[in-house]
Amino acid sequence: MAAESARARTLTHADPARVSLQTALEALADPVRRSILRDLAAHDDWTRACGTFDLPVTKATASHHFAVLRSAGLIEQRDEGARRLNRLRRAEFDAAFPGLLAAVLDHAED
Amino acid sequence: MAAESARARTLTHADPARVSLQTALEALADPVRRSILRDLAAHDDWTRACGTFDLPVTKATASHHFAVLRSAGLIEQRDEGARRLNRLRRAEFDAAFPGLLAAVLDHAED
DNA sequence: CACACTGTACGACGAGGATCGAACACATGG
DNA sequence: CCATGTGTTCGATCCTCGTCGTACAGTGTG
Repeated sequence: MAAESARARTLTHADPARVSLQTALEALADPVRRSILRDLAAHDDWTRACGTFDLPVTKATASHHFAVLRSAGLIEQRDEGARRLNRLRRAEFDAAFPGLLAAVLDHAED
Repeated sequence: MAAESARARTLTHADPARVSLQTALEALADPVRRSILRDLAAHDDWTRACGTFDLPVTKATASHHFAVLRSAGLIEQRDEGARRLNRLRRAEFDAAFPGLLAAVLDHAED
């Protein structure tokens, strides 16, 4: 009987393979979201909770950005107690959009 | 003496090397603009005038999109009589954003 | 010159999205 | 149980951007 927590029900992940290029590019075209992705790329999977990112926005806005990244198939999230841990879906996203993530994350500026 | 035509004065090209990743991604995150780029990629340089593209927008809007692509260092334009010819700046843009253009243009859908 | 054609400039409009504050849900530790 | 910490949701606001119609500027042709 499942017993998914009410919390987890808000966690809808998009399959990167079914994400449109439009959605992917829109998700990547925001500096706050790119900073989240860079941060994730620089750390091990499941080691960064949403609140541990140093972002120039309130937590409400940050929550919005995490949702957008989830909908674009760029990140995966998992609840660990009161915290929500994150993982960059590098391999899956690369399979759907070869070279795109590397082109964005490997860029020096921005 | 120069004698640049008044027409050509409206042609300000951005150097791809000085374009920010933000600007590049914003330019790429529009379906009409991507369709222009795909069209250019499929034809020889300087063979396509602005009016020869089959776009789902009016010419005023199309003109705006060409200006955005120019500002992002993605295309180069040259006046040929009454027409304005276009060229995809593939090499220069690739040097500034390695892999980005390929990732976008080589994608099947969109 | 008059006319057609190509493309830009300008002003206006509407939709979408980034942002915030406040309220809420859940987990955890005293 | 109460307080604290984490994160989401909701409504409101603001502002950018895509879009259009119209007017305009050059070019070329009859």
